Amino acid sequence: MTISDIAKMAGVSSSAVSRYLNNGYVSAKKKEKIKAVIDKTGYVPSRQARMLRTKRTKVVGVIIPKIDSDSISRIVAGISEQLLEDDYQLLLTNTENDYKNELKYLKVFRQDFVDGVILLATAITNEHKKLIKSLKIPVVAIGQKVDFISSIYHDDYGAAYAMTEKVIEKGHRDIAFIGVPEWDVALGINRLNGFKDCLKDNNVPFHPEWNLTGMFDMESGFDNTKKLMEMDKRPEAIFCVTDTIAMGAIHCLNKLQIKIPDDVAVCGIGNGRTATVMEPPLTTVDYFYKSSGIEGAKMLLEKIERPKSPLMSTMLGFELIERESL
Amino acid sequence: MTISDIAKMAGVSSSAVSRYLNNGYVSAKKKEKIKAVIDKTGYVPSRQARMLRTKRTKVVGVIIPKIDSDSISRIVAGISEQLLEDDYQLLLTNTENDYKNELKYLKVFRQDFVDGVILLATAITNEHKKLIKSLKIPVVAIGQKVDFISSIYHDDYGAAYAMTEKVIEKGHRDIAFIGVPEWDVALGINRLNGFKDCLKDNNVPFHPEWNLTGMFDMESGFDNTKKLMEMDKRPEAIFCVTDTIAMGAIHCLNKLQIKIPDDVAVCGIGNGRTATVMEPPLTTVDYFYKSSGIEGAKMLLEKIERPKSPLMSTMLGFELIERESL
DNA sequence: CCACAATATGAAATCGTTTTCATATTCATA
DNA sequence: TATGAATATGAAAACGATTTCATATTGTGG
Repeated sequence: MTISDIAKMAGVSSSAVSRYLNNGYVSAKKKEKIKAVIDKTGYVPSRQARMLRTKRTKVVGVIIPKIDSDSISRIVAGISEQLLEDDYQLLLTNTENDYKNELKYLKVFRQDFVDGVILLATAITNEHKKLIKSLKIPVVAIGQKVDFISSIYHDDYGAAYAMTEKVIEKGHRDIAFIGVPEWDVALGINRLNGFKDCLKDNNVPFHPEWNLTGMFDMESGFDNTKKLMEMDKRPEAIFCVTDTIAMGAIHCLNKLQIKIPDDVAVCGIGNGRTATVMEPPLTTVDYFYKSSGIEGAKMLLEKIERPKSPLMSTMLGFELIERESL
Repeated sequence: MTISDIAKMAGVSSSAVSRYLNNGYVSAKKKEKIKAVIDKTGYVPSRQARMLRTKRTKVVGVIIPKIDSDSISRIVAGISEQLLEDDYQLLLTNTENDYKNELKYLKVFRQDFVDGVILLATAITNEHKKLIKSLKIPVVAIGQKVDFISSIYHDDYGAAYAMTEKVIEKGHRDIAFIGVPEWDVALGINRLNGFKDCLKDNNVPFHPEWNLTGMFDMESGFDNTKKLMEMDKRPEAIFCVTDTIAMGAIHCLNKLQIKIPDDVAVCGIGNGRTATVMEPPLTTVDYFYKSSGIEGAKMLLEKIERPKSPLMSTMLGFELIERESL
């Protein structure tokens, strides 16, 4: 079934059918005829032919480092929801945390296969920058503030600051920090700075020997907590830069029979779905991940529809969620 | 940059360039020339034009009920990994647990936009069947055994049976079951049957009043456990049909200060990532979700390459993981 | 009722590939 | 060295839509 088959059956030209499909000038009489034929045949225009001609695919590429992560899957859920609404489709590419794959997919997208790209990157290198600038399609970043493209990100500094304030408020002064490498600016630098600045503003000493760094997984939380607990002087509270790390930390403390929060308090950031069922439930901050996905998608779609629309960055707020681990 | 630009620059016909790109007959001399021009210009053939001509997109559609779920995101991770390897791309559609969206996406895919579909459905209705049969592209199901298409699924019956055996082995005879509705055949029927049959084979009574049903979330685990604990006679063990439910159950018992596993034992199925950090760590069965994603993708790709290849169903095994909740 | 804009129409060009077709050249084998 | 198969080549058709172009018809305000 092609457009000209339909045209023939309806006794009109294929231009007329095309115009019918795209709301162009068609007389009421013809509209009716065409509609009848299409209804009868169940004709659906070929997407590829349309793509070739219009240069638009109605597909958005999404590059993520890892699908099986709580925060990322929630962001993707948000993106997906918004795209569904606007009749776009979601092409997912998973870099498996491999930085090279990120560049690879950006290159794939350089070919005109998607109308825009959403990048959930942990680090934006110069290579990224060059590549992105070479794309003819809009790119939006989620989770990191990027200066040369529109982005939507979380108030990492503010959240860490607020959480630290809460820790201090609870009476703790010996506070350890389990973080991640600096190449992840949002988590590795901004959150750490929020923590440090808050300590300083409250005249609470910062202990470099309690400032540990690891990967993004539960093991890091477990291992680093163990390290902390083996030290001559133990901290009274552990600030974990993510919930995943905090979950590892809590598990470790439980195993060592150290009471939470009485002996050692723990907090995280991100409000992972399972944070509530930890023993004790984890005090953390909620980041509205799904919303950031929705907003990111909206931002991109706007950029696709109106390429001239200005670059912008939106920072999403957060909400401190007090449970029992602090 | 089009293929004929390249052809002109290399002093050959566009057919030659096309053949070069598709490993057709091209003399060594021309190959060299063409390669030089392509390298210099960075030419990449238009995907849409190629699609239009070849009727193949190198894209696989994946329909999932929900992205932010542990098991599903792991399956998707597996699919993604395999597709990456074979140079296919992944078009993700999220039905948000809405059955109508599932049908809607199948219809979208009926248009020739993807080369194949992987369906992670919880229930296959007659409507599904009809729609799937009307597709001209192969469909593979993951997670449920489906008789009219290739599928890859887990040994739900066997896993539940084995786990129940383990529960009995631990000396429990009063065993409750928190399940899900029957429209999910794998979880709602097969696992329940494995449980029941094992009880029968071991002469352990089945208590209908302890057989509760809820949704797939932690709340169901929490609420139903609470219900069980408020009964006149409490069970000694709770068999949760998923880890998510088990996590809710453990949380509830902890809150009620009921000792696990001494007062009440708990087990789940699925080996969710966070099962290990529960207090106590959850005894469960591992399902190799990622592998099922990989195998499912392989199955589909095979079907795409060789449409005549036979229908087949693969059942993946499981591994019982003993931790401390049982 | 004239002029000019808005609406309506189909033929043909176009998007950028792959594939078919017709033909030419090379290669191996009898 | 004759012959058929394998290799090589470019012109042109094909894929299935949208868009341009040229032209016809209708509507509207003065």
